[in-house]
Amino acid sequence: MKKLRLAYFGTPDFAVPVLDLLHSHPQVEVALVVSMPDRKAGRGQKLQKPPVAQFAQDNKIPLLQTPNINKEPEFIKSIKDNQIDLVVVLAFAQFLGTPILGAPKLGCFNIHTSLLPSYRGAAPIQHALLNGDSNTGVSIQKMVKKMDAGDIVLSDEVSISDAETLGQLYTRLKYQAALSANSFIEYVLKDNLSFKPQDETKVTFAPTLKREDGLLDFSNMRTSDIKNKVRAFNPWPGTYCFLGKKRLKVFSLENHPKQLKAGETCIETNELLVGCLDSTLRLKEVQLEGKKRSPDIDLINGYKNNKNSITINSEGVQ
RNA sequence: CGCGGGGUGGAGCAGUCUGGUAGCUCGUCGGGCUCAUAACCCGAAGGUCGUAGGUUCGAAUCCUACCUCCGCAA
Repeated sequence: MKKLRLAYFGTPDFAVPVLDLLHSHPQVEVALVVSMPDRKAGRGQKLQKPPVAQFAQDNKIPLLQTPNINKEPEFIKSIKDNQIDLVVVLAFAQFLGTPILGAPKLGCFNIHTSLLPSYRGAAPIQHALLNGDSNTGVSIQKMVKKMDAGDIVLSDEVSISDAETLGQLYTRLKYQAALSANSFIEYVLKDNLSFKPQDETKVTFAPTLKREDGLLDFSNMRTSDIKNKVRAFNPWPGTYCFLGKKRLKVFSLENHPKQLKAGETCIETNELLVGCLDSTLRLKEVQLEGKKRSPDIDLINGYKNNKNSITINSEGVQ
């Protein structure tokens, strides 16, 4: 039986398990991998290769790294010439134009981490958590020019637990994506794909989150919103407020019965409490700029007799 | 060579500018008080002040190099 020839477009670690599965699938040949260019990253600005590109290199799969796939006409032509059956896209971070969408025989398919038509866009997992949803999923859609708007060929649901953080859900979906991709390949091999149009009346969007979006404004937010934000931003990009002028990252919270005004800070029995719009939260695990991540009691201990100077705010002022 | 902040008893910090053998909060251990306690009181143990070298009569403190942790930025 002839192998399915496909090209894989992806960039971060999230996209590696699916590539791994496809690469080791007996009836699939990953003929090409496309990824973003190496870029300077991390403290010290060292050049780093995207995980997907690294995988391709390690497994000797032909690799193209480009900042804009649409400006690679020769590559698009080679997809046709090399008789690529389909293109699979996951977390590629680039928009695909019409020429490339029509290049492979069966089309381009995108693995998206939400139950489409909900949360089209770059940050579906984060937004599901931000909204306190109890479930999400993995969808595979046949790509069209409009972002994440193609017909759905597969949709697997995943539940979200109450306290689950982005990091935990991200990891679960990373492997669910590989399972879903496996099902998808079975359908393709049996020529048994069904295409279900998206209900345009139910579309919602999940725009990219910026680092500044992680700001916790206790004076103007409800405890449930704060808690959802903290788990949606943990571990990246992280939520923060300020202790005086210094940035204070917040990793976990819990409700506290004490009554405080919105935005008011209080140290009580070695707990760091902050009032929100509707009730009070304890900042259970925090990290002060330049310091290690620690429980609130450790932060308080460091201020010894000067506990009154611990004032949380959202603007970086004294 | 992207910018910046740290490394001091088990934990978190002060002391560094203006060198003179180390202090605070918490924890641990012992004792006391209490019906009782995560509360309170008394006492104790525990530190080559990240590493190496230099300056000095004398370095946690000044100088140099290195290791290491972290915030910003991408």
